[in-house]
Amino acid sequence: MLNYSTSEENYIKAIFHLQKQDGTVTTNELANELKTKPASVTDMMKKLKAKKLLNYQPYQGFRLNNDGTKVALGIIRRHRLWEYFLAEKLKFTWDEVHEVAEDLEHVSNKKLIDKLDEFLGFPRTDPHGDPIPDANGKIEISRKICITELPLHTVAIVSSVSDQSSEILELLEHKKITIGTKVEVKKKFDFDKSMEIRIGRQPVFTISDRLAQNIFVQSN
Amino acid sequence: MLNYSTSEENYIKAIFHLQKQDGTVTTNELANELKTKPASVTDMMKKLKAKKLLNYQPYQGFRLNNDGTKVALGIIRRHRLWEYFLAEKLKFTWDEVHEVAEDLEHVSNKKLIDKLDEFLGFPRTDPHGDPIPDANGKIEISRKICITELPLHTVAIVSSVSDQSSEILELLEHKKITIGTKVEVKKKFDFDKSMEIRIGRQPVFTISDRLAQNIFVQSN
DNA sequence: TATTTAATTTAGATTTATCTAAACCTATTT
DNA sequence: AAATAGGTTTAGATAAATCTAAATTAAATA
Repeated sequence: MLNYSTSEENYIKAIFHLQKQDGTVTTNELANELKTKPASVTDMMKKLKAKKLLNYQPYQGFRLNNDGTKVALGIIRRHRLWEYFLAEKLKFTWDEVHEVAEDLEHVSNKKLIDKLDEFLGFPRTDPHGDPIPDANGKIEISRKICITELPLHTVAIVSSVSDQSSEILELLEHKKITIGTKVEVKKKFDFDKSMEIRIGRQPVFTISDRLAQNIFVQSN
Repeated sequence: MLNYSTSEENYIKAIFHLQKQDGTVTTNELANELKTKPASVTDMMKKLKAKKLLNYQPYQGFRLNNDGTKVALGIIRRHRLWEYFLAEKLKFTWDEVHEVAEDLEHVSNKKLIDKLDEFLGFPRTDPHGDPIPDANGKIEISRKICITELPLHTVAIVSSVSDQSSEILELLEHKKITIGTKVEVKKKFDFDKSMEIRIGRQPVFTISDRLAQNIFVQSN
């Protein structure tokens, strides 16, 4: 497996996250995501195309090919394993792990990562509930849906939270909404889109639409 | 604390290791150590001087000042903590840790390193027996001497090994010479400078001068 | 279909870290 | 003191990653 620069890796990872399913990614989307300028994106797309990691025709957007996807999954594997390590072993809080993992993920020594994986007991998800690709790049396709889409009276498992600010963390901790706990929607109010939910064995309580938008569950 | 590029950090670390005690470091020494060219060294020295990390007058060699030394100790702290982590937790062998730590050491998040230190139980030396600076940059001055300098019949502790090749590792493992074990020199032969030593509770045996040159002990 | 707008690409410049080759110092030797 | 040999620095180039500003293209609108 070849090595890629930190910058190339950041582009590859961002494309992976943006392209989702069938769509292609545009120059502006990517520039926005990476806080850089469209011209810089075009330059890098030429480079990654030359390295045969993506499909790209000028003005037509781009999309990782098989090789590019493999590289992306390697980066994501490293990122999520480090996140797990930071939260589980070093006792970082949930909202702190992402930033540190952004740096650690670029240390790309296969043996290091595979041994880390083993040391951690081959965790299947990171602290935000996102699946960790295995050593071969296989990743579980998560059946995650937003809790706003969960039908009434259907039990599901809280699996991740999209926002990663410390503000949301504070609120989730206070309400004891943690990844892995069971949840059921008891009632939805059309007026403000708030909902009443039951988490674990707690009594039913209300959450705002704003919060609900950020909670994802595994319906199985 | 400011941040420095990977390249700057490598120069700072190399100067720290080369300058030892009173001496200054020369352009060629550093170029050789870093496998780069003298011209590149001069460029970087100007840069580090501008950043007030070292004393440097053209043609007169250079030496880290107080601030530069602090930066160097921070890098060495990170390096050695990661080495300890790799050996102790991920079960890397002795000769493998250095290379991986060379990459990890450049992730400079103070909280990460301090939490790693705590997780590891505040180890005082890395797997090669070299002391780990604490969070304030304090480092134990080790009374390490080469085993060739140890007087006869004086018990000391094997504290480090300078060569880090897998060849020496193989030999040391075979002879059961590990860091932390007691050692005593029983006899020295002038002819080939070989010596008879006792390690731990093993019977006395002979080691070559070549090997002895690489074994360091703490005489206390 | 021609025009306009917005997105995208190109051209040319900048910064960092590196290099080679030439110029320049320092110190030793004659 | 002059010559010379080595080490060191300068000058000028290159590659990677970025930027601004200008040119270009695609798509939407009139």
